[in-house]
Amino acid sequence: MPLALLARAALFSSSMAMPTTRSSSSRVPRASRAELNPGVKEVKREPGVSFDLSKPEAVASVKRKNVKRVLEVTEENLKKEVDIVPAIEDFRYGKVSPSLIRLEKKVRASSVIKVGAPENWEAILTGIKSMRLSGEAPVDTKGCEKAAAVERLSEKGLLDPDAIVRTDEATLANLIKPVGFYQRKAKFIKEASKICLERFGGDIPDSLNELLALKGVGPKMAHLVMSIAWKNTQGICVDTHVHRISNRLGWVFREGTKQKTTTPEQTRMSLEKWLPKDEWEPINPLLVGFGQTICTPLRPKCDMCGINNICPSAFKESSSPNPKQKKIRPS
DNA sequence: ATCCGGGTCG
DNA sequence: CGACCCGGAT
Repeated sequence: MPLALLARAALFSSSMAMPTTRSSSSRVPRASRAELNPGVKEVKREPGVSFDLSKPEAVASVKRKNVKRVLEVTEENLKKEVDIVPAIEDFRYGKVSPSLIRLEKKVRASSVIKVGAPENWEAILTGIKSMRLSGEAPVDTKGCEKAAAVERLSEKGLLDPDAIVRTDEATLANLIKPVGFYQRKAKFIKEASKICLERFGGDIPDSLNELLALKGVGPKMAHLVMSIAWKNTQGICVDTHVHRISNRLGWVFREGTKQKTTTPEQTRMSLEKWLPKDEWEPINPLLVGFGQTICTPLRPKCDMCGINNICPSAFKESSSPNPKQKKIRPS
């Protein structure tokens, strides 16, 4: 099964399409955070505290009331019950449907936070989750199985390594034309399929390093695939949205400085230092959708943003950039 | 009409 | 850091 995912992954590594999981089967048993991150100091918080809803940071806490119930959430309901915000787990791939969202309030273990985390990060996440509930971001509806290129491959039975290696590159390339860089990707997919057949029994490798060894698979896709295909999150999948938004929020810094990060890998490492591991996987679809709709690369819609009161970058770049005077270079 | 962005490789 | 491609924004 995960092979199809790899093909898709390779295909879409630089497009907006994102893989979605079909089954939400069992989860990998998780170790305690202390075990996972030895050396990271932890602080206990008192549960069951109530807060003023008018304050953004309170919203997160109210959400944590340990009420267990199942409800249907519509946009209308949302307005009535500010209280209904899904746990971040519910933003895992495929779990958020566009108009109607089923969610289960869970008893969460978010009473433990790491030292070094930005003060308001939980409130920020909660605010973003609220904005994401409409499910109108492309990432919610244009999952990879709906993408034209994948459908075309699928019709030809080409989501399969044996079939792929027997197909010539030009044919492959033509089929995946809808995606960018299709010629390179056709080549990569063929090469990867061959390796998968020879060394991994026709499946994709299940380790980060083996994935990274495949041409065309970089950190972003490798971490995504480990999370989604193997349900074994090894790191945060940092794409351009996670990178940009993390910096706008002041969540990440270059090692030993308080400067913004300049590469996705810096962002990943910086984020992983404080973001609880439970959130590593869902943070990607959450921020991607947010980045596609509100916190856009240029002219972010800060006036539409529910956390513009606590975002350090709010309205900082909303106005059209001062048309810097064109430098006329003396010839 | 042009330009820019995006993940990865070389 | 350019090349790969094309969609989308300007």
